[in-house]
Amino acid sequence: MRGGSGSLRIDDIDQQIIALLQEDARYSYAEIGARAALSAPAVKRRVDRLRAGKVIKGFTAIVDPVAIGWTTEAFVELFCTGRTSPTQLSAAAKRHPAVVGLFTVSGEADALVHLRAADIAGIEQALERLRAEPFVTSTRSMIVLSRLID
Amino acid sequence: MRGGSGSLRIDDIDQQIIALLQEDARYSYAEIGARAALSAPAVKRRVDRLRAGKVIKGFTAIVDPVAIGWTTEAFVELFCTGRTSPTQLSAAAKRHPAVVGLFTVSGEADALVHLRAADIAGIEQALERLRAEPFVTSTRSMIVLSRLID
DNA sequence: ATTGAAAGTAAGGATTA
DNA sequence: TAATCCTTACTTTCAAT
Repeated sequence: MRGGSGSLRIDDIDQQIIALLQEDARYSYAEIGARAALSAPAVKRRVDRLRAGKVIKGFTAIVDPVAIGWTTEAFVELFCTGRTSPTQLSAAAKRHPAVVGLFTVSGEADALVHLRAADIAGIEQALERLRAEPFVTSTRSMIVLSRLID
Repeated sequence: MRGGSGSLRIDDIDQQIIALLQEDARYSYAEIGARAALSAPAVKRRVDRLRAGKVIKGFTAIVDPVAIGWTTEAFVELFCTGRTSPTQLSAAAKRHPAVVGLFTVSGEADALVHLRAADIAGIEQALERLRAEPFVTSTRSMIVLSRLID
């Protein structure tokens, strides 16, 4: 696991810092320190270490997709030809901007794709392109009617 | 649409600010302003407005789940009794900490649940609890073998 | 002319490094 | 501890009435 995130020792204080940053990534180091009983510089050192160790991959804004025009999503089960590698899958997925999630799975299907688009037409287009991939033998789609939790 | 995010007008500069904050939620207002051709206070005002309008729901750290001990996930298709309301579904889901995503869907299943746990045992336990819900008639599980994109 | 929305400037107090 | 950043109040600009 060289260079990976598994090589880092994470203690309770790290856990606490991570939890706070997940709650609000814009908390100041001083504020985090106040809750974790640490000085601001000490918090920064730990956060830097967690980022360097890829435990924290970054910080992002949680945006309402509907508000910026991405109103439609779907989950698509992918059935693939005999030997389709994960590498092959993710390379294909990265060519399609509508793909926001991709997982290989156990069960009937080989992979599960999470799609997001401006409208049904966008989902349809992405689906057509996915089905055109040489390794895809068939698909089964679930259009998301409402997002209850995410 | 009172109070909702749909009532807010979002122009190109807002889009740019949102994109930058999605890229790194800890960019300073000054840095965002430099790229969006705005002063720092002007950026702050727009961000405050976007947050108040729920377009930006918050800021969070992107954490490697494996690094903090959440190594296993699954997607579970839920088949429910005749009239199961979304409200009922999400109320039930909130009782189960392993549920990280929940969607009502079109297709064979009524809902799709995204589970995350420390190990297979945790997934199994969450699944048992879900199946014990009175409105659940049956389930179909996909264990995630590898997360390629998310 | 006047109002309202939105941007810039400047200053202090807090945070970062 | 020095430099940077956040925040607030005040001023300016511009468009619409």
